[in-house]
Amino acid sequence: MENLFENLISGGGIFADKEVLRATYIPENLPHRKKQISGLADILSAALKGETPSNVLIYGKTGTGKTATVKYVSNELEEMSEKTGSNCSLLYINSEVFDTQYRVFAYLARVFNKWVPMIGWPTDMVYSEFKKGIDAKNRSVIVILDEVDKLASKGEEALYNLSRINSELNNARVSLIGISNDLTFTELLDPRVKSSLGEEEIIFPPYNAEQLQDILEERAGKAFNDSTLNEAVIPLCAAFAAQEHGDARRALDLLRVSGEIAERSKSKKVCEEHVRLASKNIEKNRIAEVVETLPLQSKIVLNSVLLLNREKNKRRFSSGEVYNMYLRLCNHLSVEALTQRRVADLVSELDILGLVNAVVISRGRYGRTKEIALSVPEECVQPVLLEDYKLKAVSNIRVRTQITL
DNA sequence: CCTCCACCGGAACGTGAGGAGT
DNA sequence: ACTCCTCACGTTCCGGTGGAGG
Repeated sequence: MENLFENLISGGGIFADKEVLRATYIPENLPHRKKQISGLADILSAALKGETPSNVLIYGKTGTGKTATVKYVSNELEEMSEKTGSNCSLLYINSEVFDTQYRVFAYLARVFNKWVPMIGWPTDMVYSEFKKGIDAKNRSVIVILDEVDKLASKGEEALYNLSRINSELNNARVSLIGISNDLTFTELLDPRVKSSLGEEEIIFPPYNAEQLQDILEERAGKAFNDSTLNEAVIPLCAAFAAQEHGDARRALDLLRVSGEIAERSKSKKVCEEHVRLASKNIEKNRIAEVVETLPLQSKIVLNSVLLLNREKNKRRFSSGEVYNMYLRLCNHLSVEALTQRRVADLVSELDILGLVNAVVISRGRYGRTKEIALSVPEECVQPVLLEDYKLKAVSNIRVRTQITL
């Protein structure tokens, strides 16, 4: 009896190693990041000489290679540190996970063999445990704070304490690398933290289409089997992603999904049409995800626009119309309705998310209003909205109103 | 040119959840 | 374990407004 998965793993033969296309993969060659790599290495090399490296702030939008670059440089540094015997280690902390002062220090203390419960202790006690732990030996520690902007709001204290910790240590040396994709986040910071954290700054600009092409080619060589890629595929992926702010992660996703689609359709090669399909697919998923994570009230507002869209034979609606429909939906759902003022704000949020399009216009005698229209295909939104058990009940509303109209 | 519609959008305030401080 | 503080979410109140119709 043939194994169920036999066909599935042998089938296609387009990919040699799909993992290479994942964002978590760290390539040994990062095209177009020579300057940033050597800049960072230059700063961190102080640690190998037993000095304290400057703190570094790294800026760049998503998919510009920040994390990959930092991880690459850390690996190299640790390797060198082992060779030369300088006691130098790097700690990677994702600030989205460890998002309060307590969590950061509790985690750090644990790394240095100090047992601390994840909740319950006073924060300063955890902090001093961490200090004791780290100061036990003569060493350099470089703490990498990925997505520091997340810490800036809830855990600014953590940043402040970390940045001045060196003055309280006798043996160990600590430096910080902050990675942020928000270019303006230092403006929210305490000036003392700002100046200390940003001793050095490295900027990661978005990639343009040519650079994305190089990156894709670099990885495609390993990820795909020979001659399974149509010539136009990589340039097309690069072009699509370049339109979307030069995000390399997007470009890699697009290439991977294109390959998967080609494989599933039993094609021997990845062609342009697969890329186009993949692009649509990814976009649809993106919208679905955004809609899914919307709070209930926003979903109801969005659903109101959706319902108006099919009942009337026009595409744009005044705030009044949307609000009335919204009230009816709330009534059917036994959900407490928000005020018109609040709904106006929700509409603006949906506008920013790109789900609806809202423009203020004046209709003279007939008042001044926002014209609201759905700006994504109905079929992307509707199935996701109906997944909400509460909104399921609303699908009946349509039938009823259609009869009465 | 003036009016007045139907809403816009700023400001001040209330409230509950949850982290920080003690 | 307790209170204090902050922040997101909502509400109330209200001054402001572009332009069709008189």
